[in-house]
Amino acid sequence: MSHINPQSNSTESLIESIHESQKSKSIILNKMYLDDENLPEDERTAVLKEIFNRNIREKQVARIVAHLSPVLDGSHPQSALIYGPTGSGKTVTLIHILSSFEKVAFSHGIEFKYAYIDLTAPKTSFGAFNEVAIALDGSIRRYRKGMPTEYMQARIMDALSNYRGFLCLLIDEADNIKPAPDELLTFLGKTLPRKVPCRILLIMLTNRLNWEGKLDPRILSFLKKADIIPEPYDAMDLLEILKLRVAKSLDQAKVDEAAIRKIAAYASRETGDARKAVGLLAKAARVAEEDSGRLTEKEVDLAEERIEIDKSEELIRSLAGQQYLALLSCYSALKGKRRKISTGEAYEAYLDLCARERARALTQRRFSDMISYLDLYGLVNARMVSKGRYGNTREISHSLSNTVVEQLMNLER
DNA sequence: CATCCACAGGAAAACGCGGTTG
DNA sequence: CAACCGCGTTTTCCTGTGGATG
Repeated sequence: MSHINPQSNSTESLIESIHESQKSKSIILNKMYLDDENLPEDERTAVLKEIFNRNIREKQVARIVAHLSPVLDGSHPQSALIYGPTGSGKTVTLIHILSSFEKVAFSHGIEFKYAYIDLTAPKTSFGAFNEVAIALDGSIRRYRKGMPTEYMQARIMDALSNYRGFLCLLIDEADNIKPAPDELLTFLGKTLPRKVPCRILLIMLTNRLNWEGKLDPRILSFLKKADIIPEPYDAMDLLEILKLRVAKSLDQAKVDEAAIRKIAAYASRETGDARKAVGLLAKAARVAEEDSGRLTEKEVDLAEERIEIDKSEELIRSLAGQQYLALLSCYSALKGKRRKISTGEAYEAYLDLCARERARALTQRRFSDMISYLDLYGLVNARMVSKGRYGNTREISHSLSNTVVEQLMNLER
C-alpha cells in the first residue's frame, strides 16, 4: 500500500477512471427493491402499502373485505379458499388487507388478529403444525423433530387460551402439505375452535383449482368455504407496480418510460405474474449497466432473451444424466441431418453416444419416454406424425436457439 | 379398402437399492 | 448375514394408431 511506483500510479488512475465510467453507467441505486425474496419484512409491507394506495387491486380487495366485514359486527364469517395463479398477488393482497383490517377492527373495539402461515416450501403435516405454533406463540425457535403432534397442538391451544377475539389464520399454499393436509385442517377447522375461546377464521391460499377435490369431503363440510378467485394483474397494474419499483431502486433519469411499458406488456401477456415482471426489470437494469448505461426497449429485449437462456440452461442442468444424454443425442443428430429427425434416428445417435461415453444404454421404450419429457419441458419439439405406410413417429426438431445449443454441447458435467 | 410400417404408449414383470427384520 | 420389504426405475411384452400404398 505504502510503496507507490509510477507504474502503479497509472494503474491507479486507470482503476479510478474505470470506476468512474462504471459509476456513470450505473442505474441500480438500491437493488434491494428489485429482489422480492430478500426484502426485509417491514420494507416489504411498506412497498405493498404503496401499491395498494394506488388502488391496484381494488376489485379483489373489495371482494375479500366484503367477506370479512361481518367481523366488524361481531359475527363470524366463513372460512375462505382463495385460488389464484402464482404471482397474482394472493399473499401480498391478503397480508395487506388483514393488517389494515386489524386496525379498523381495533377502532371498532373488536379484537382481531391474524397469523401468516407460510407453507410455500413443502411441509409434512408435522412441519405445518410447527409453523402454526411458531406463528401463534411468538417463539422463534422451531420445535424439534420427533415431538408428538399432540404436543404441538397443546402448545397452540395454550397460546390461544386467553384470547377471546377473532383469529384469522392465513395459510399460504395450503395444498403444500405433503402426505395429506387432512390432519392439520381437521385440527384447525374442527378441534381447535372447540378447545379455545377465540373465534377462528381460516383463509387458505392455493394455486390449484382442483385442490378441494382432493380433500376429504368431511373436511370441506366444516370448512364452509367461500371461493374467491383473483384475476391476474393486467398490464396497467403491472405498470404501476413497476413504476413504483423503478422509483425506489433505479436512477430514473436513465430509464425510458417505453421500456417499463414493454416490461409490463410482456409480463401481462405471459402470465400476469408480478414477480416475473420485477425479475425482468432487474435483469434489464443489469443488462443496461453492463451495456449502454440506459434502460431502453432494446435492453428489455436483451434481458428477455437472457432470461430465456438462463431458464433453459437451468433446466438442462437439472436434468437427470440419462435425460441429458438423450437431449445431447437429439441435438447431435439434428446437427448432422436436416431439421427433423425420427425417434429411431435419435435413438441410434443415443446408442452411439452411450457407446462412446461407456454408459449403459436404455431401451427404446424408455428413450421414447424421455423424448416426451424433453418435449414437455420445451427442450425439443416432438410431435407425432404419421408417415402412412412408413409408420408413425415423432418428428423431433429444434426448440432452443442456436446459441443455447452451442453452450449446451460443451456444457461438461 | 385392407394392409402394413414404425413407432406410441399402457401394463406388468423384473430389477436395484436402501432399510428392516428374523 | 440372509431374507424380506417398499419403492422407484427399467425392461419386456403388448396392443393401438393413421394414412400412404398397393
